[in-house]
Amino acid sequence: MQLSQLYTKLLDHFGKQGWWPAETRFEVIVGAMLTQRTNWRNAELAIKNLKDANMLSPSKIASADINALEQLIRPSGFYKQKAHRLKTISEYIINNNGTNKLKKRELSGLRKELLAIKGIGNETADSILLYAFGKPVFVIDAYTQRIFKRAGIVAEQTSYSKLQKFIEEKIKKNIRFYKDVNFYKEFHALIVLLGKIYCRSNPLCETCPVKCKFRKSRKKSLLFV
DNA sequence: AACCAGGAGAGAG
DNA sequence: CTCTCTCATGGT
Repeated sequence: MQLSQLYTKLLDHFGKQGWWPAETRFEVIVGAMLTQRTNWRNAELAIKNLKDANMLSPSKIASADINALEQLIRPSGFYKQKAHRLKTISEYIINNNGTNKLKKRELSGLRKELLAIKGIGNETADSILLYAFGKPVFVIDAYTQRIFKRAGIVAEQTSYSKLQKFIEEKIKKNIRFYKDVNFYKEFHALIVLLGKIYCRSNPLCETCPVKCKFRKSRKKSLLFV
């Protein structure tokens, strides 16, 4: 299956997602951090607590009492590390004169700086770049790896950066609107949606709208294929 | 490279 | 109610 076919199929089936309805860039960044190794529902609970406590700004978090911050974000799990990481990121944003200034920065330099922050790995960095700063990057996650492999877009799973490079090259060659950030946003959102609904168990896999070549697989669990 | 860092929710009993 | 399973990334 071609990359563009997959996108078309997903878009036809699910429609536009309009992902990450956050009120501010900072909220997107906080969400990206808090959803690490936790489902979005729990991350949302933590964000709501921060909002209700009027704490959802870099300066508030940077100056917050660490124990209070921990309690607010507790629903997202790993709250001690995450509280510390939120402070680190908030300080980084403050030192760089805010998220609007950061948005103006060039992609690869900004990406390197984000990755240098403890608590930001590839996926979180790219989620922030795409959804908070509107940079055209293709976010890779576990669903992406799995779906692309099953759809035959890639042969085997590789490292994050190799797969990303491969996909981004393909996009530039084959997708007409590759400069449109919304394409990257929508594609990733659609992949996650598909993964959540259809790629978790065998019965569901068989009813998947993307009729990939592993559709009729008889394995007990396809979760880690 | 294998392992560890919680908490929430759902399902079984 | 308690036990067990699922969810899902980054640092070491």
